[in-house]
Amino acid sequence: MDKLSLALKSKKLRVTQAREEIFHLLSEQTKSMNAREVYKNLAKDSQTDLASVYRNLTVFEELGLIHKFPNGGYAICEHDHEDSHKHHHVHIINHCTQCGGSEEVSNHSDKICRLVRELKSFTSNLTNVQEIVVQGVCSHCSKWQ
Amino acid sequence: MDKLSLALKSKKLRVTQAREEIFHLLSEQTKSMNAREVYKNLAKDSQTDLASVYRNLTVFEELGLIHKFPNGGYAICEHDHEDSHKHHHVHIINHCTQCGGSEEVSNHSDKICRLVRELKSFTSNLTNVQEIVVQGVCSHCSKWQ
DNA sequence: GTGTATATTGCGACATTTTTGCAATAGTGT
DNA sequence: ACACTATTGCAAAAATGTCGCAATATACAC
Repeated sequence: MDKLSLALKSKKLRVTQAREEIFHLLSEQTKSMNAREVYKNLAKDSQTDLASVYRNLTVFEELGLIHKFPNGGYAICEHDHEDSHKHHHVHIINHCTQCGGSEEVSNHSDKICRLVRELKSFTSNLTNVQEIVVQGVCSHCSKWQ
Repeated sequence: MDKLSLALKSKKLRVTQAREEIFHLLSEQTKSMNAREVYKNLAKDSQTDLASVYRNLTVFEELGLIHKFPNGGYAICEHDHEDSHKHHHVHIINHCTQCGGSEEVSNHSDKICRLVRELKSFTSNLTNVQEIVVQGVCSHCSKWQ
């Protein structure tokens, strides 16, 4: 039995097609997605409604299966690898100084871990690093420079 | 002349009542506020419209007077963003997950330099790191944990 | 001060995003 | 296969954010 089904059944919630679609979609992402992005990326023939996407993202979050970021994005929680470092799913968001857009910097988890340790060394109370926002030039704009 | 007036005049923008109200309100906050919160906390007899709050928060952000957080909150930037020294002054801002307040992490420039190099190693186009926003627990809240 | 140019405003209308009520549907355990 | 009810799609409503425009307020020159 997969992680989703286990978590749902443990709370007497049902394993539905909408939930499997949404969770599976999130599972194959490297970036976080907000509700609308999830909805738009469902299979063309999916019957799942946007309202159900919102409701189920909330359910998944309450189950601890996904994390909601301050910018409204959601991503699968991958606590499996390292229990001691359960907050290493850090998102690095680059706000482009050229076009004003923002994109997520691909998460090289080993490097991210080192970065977070570095950050934490600056202050004792920085306990939960979730998101790092930097300003640079996005990949699209850099192609035209 | 105060910081707001200076910044506005340097860009040939006008010092208006709405701008002074909004900036003054933000100045006395320890927490970040979003546009709606700013609007609701203006003086009861203020004529300032919500649309003007949105517009002026954007203006302030473009002037580098305030910072916009990924969750839509705004807070005064405590330290100057002098154009000539941008690359030397990286600000690390900690957005508290407990109280919503924000504080600047003290800048240990040698550590910051290492951190920026680390960040840049993630992507070739992250050329201009100005500000790093993280989420943690602020120094005030951590005293009561 | 007075006058002029125009950036800014409040207002209403519109667009977008998120939530909710409800009857129909689809999982679940027996 | 049945009954129970959590869940869904849909539509409507709330909440949030944006825009156009005529009226106004600000800055500046004289």
